[in-house]
Amino acid sequence: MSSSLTVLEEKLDPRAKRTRHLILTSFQSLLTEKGFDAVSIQDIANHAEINRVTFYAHFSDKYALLEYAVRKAFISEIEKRKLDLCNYSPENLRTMILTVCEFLASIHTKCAQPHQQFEPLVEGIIKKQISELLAHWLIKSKLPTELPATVATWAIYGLAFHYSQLKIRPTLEQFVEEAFPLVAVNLEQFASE
Amino acid sequence: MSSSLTVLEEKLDPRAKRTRHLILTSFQSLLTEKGFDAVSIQDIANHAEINRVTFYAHFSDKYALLEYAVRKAFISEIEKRKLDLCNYSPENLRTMILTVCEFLASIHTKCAQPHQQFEPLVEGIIKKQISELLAHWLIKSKLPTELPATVATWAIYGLAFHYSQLKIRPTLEQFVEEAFPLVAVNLEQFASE
DNA sequence: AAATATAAACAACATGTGTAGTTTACTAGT
DNA sequence: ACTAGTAAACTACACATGTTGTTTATATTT
Repeated sequence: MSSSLTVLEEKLDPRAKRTRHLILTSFQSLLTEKGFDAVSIQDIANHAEINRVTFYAHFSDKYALLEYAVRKAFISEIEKRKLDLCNYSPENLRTMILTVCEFLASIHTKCAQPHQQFEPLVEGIIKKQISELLAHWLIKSKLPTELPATVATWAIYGLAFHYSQLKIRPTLEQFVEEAFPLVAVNLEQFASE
Repeated sequence: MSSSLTVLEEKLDPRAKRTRHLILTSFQSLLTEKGFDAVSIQDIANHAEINRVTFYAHFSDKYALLEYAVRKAFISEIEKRKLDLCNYSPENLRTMILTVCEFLASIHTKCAQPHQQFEPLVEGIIKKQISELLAHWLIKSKLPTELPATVATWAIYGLAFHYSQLKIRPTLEQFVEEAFPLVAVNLEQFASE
């Protein structure tokens, strides 16, 4: 968890950096405007003012671009709160739940038309990050962590997703207050280590 | 939950029934052989010995077919164990966890190459069924059920998915013994109603 | 500044998906 | 048995995706 920069960003020629940035910002703009499903590679290329084929020098497909964009954004949120530099505690768990809720609510707002294949992909990306973070938090534990961490990962994501889909939302703080015990219950043993 | 037959299957002309059946069995066969991503609509049509365009009279796309196939199979498993005809109890919860584990393990075995876009779709389909079943089980409860049911849905699916991905698997019974308390802990209050 | 390396543009092409209209074959009703 | 309705085959087409090879433009090295 020490370095969030990917291979994608190391020692890049300035042209490639520029192009990648154009692709990313165009994608984000079109996502907001049209929704994931309606955005084509040609749309992205037009908006970024690059040749369509150039897209494939950077990303294998639209899904790879989504993964990159979402991961980058989420890791940024994790790092902003220093969640990657701490251990398990109820307070850190609460912050993580809150972060995921905020993130998903923001995605829900920003994406014009949630589509069948968009949300599951976002889920996969975020759950992987949550899972790695929990594994990191619990690394020193002498107790078996695998199943509790698995359940916690899915529960956190499930709750946050539920929150993001609510038509009438309670305040985030209120929601997290109710959600927290449902997750924390399976992680209690790790708080007293 | 009383009727699992969909609109798709009511008052169908025999030709359409035949064609649908051909599509479904061809799909299942190709899924096993090539994996979801590698199967094209033309492949399915060839295997089923129908015209490719005819496919679209029945399913909007490959994903719609997957949803139909997986839902049908899963509902069949639920009905086999009469899980749709009971209420919440720890024993029924245990059976549900076991059923989902078995189902996902079988999918994992049957599908030649799990692909990025396949598993998330399966997940969406199965979670929806779990969620509806839990809602049905807890319908008479006077306590708030929404968040505990949400967490339980995701936890059940998460555990079953985890089990299906294990390279070295414990026995299913053993796994369910360990998994059960992690799910049941949030549903205890409903068992004593 | 010139030479070399590399990213991006360009052109051409193959493949799969999805739509629309017409004709043929099968089913249901009389 | 005949008629009307409907499912499937057929044809043609548009569109998006992804690959390949060549040329042009930009960045780095000498």
